Amino acid sequence: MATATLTTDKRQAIMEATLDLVSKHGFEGTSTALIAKEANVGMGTLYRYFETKEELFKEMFIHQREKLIGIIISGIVGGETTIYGQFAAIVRALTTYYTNHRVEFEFLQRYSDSSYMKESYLDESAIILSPIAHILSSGGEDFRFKALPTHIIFAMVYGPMISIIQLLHQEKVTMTDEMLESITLSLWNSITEQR
Amino acid sequence: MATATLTTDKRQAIMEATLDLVSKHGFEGTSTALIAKEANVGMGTLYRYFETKEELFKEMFIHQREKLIGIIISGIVGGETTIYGQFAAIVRALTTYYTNHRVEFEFLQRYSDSSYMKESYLDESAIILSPIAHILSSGGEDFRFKALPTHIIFAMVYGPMISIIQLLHQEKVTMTDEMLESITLSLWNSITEQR
DNA sequence: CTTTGCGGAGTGAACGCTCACTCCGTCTAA
DNA sequence: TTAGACGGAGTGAGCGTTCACTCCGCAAAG
Repeated sequence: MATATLTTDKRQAIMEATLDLVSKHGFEGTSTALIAKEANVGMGTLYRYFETKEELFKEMFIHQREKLIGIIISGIVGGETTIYGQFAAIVRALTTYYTNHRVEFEFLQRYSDSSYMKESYLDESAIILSPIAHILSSGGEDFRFKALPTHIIFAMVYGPMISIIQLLHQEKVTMTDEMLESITLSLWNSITEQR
Repeated sequence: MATATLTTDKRQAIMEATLDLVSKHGFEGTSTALIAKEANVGMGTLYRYFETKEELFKEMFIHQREKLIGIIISGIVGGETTIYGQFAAIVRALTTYYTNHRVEFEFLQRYSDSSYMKESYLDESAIILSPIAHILSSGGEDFRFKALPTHIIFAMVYGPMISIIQLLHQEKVTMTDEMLESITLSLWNSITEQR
């Protein structure tokens, strides 16, 4: 029997339960007792792995944000050779991932808009922007990026994506390949101009 | 001495305190005791005007959303004669208003992503969409709207605006007239195509 | 004009409850 | 045997909400 990572198992069980419950009941409705119960773990164990409830949420947030950044980077270093190809790959990957991982998406959104989010240690956009900034600096082929601050360029892609993923979760719309292609092109056109 | 609206004063003081405190400390960090204190009102008075804390938040939300819809409608029925003119007026009005009314903006955002938000009685987009849908249905001049669901069209304008207003609040960027014009045109181009 | 009675807005200490967090006994593996 | 992982009842603080009471302006009575 594999006992090597028993310690990690409990920790992971707690994190999985947290993700699930926060998505369902929000931060307010999720008590530590409930998390412990859902994770089949005692209260004491929870506080063995996480100093406070807030710390647990913070670690979850950082973990989820790293996944997000990983997806963006995968899109960049994937097979695509053109900048637009990489851009489309990122849009597609994020849409697919967060459509199928609603709890992860909702956790990120909830945390970002909650009072837990301290501006000091979490310069969200700066961290996510670093791979993006790399793209923006690379010389284009037959286009150039609009003369707008990097933050704005990012917001003009990330903003609509968040809204659209929320629509998908609410089942207000269903996404087809053609729609996604059309949206991707629209977003691309909104941040670039033809040379 | 004007004593006509004394009753409303207390109610308004409570709502103003709520807006302020929720923006500062979030829903979780805002206790009814704190609200009452900030509004210079007894605990009992709060419960004379609002059935529960949740009800107070809900009324605040509905009130703020009505303001939002009012701004959109003002943009439509304002002096602008072209569809693009109306579109630009709405974008400008919303940006200006929420840049200068951070607490209102943050309250709306927080509430929308919180567990207070019941999908049942608050079909947010449906209500906000009604004035927008009117624009979309009107025949264009030298353009037509992209063949995408109304919800998506809306999300592609509203999404980036939210993100950009957040950037302005965080003082990551400062908005100039030229930037706003450029952004407005970009958003317009992302939802329309030339005929 | 003055006194008395009354309705209801306003109050805040008190209540019951839930919460995050602690502490110590138990169990397990070496 | 023993160290430390683990469980969960216990704890006190803080929460939303209540309710018995005060206070004030006005109207009717004298």
